[in-house]
Amino acid sequence: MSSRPNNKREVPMKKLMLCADKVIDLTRNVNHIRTNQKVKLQISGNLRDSVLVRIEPLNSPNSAKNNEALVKNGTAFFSNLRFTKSSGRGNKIDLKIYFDSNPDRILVCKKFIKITRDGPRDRKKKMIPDWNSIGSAENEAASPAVDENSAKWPYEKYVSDVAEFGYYLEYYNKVTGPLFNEQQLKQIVQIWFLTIFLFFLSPFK
DNA sequence: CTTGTTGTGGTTTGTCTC
DNA sequence: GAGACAAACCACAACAAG
Repeated sequence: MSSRPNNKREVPMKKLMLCADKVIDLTRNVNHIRTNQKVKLQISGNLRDSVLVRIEPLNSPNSAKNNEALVKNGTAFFSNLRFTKSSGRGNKIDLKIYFDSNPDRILVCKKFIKITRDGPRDRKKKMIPDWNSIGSAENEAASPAVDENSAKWPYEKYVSDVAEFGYYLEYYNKVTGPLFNEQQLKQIVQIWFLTIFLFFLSPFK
């Protein structure tokens, strides 16, 4: 068994925003965790202080721990949320959010996160060695080990940032009125798609 | 020392391609 | 249907914190 790094892998905080009766996930790039792994979750929006917020997976109730929080300064913060059941191969859980207010409110966040026993893992090394590369420093330099996650990261983060910008734009358009006219919005969308298309052609993807 | 968390190898299962 | 590959589960070792 190889030695293990000291730095623990902490899941980035999940952020949900309530917009009317919709739940907007601002952190869709955080989409896979291990069962019983600690997750921080922040739910913000038009919430009254001191309201109790309880969350649980829609399909497997009672499989969440530390799943209650009080609203403070308009935000409910779950600092040690854990899910004990996996969501199944390729599936994500739907999150039910229960507000203990008067009247009670229940909202659902679709496809909140994927939960497996292992969580996200690097691809396994092949058991059959590549004899051409053994003991060859030249080969190692020519084809350095690529961390799949870090290679994928810039694109996923970019898409996530664009999505986040879109959500905020929609929110502010509702709250403060349109920030852009139709022609300007069309131009923005065209630039998004052009940039993503160019990214696919670039050597960085 | 005990308990909880995290990383990893072995194995099984699902999906895709031919 | 067979084979390849990815994604998942299981078990266990290594580490950190109390």
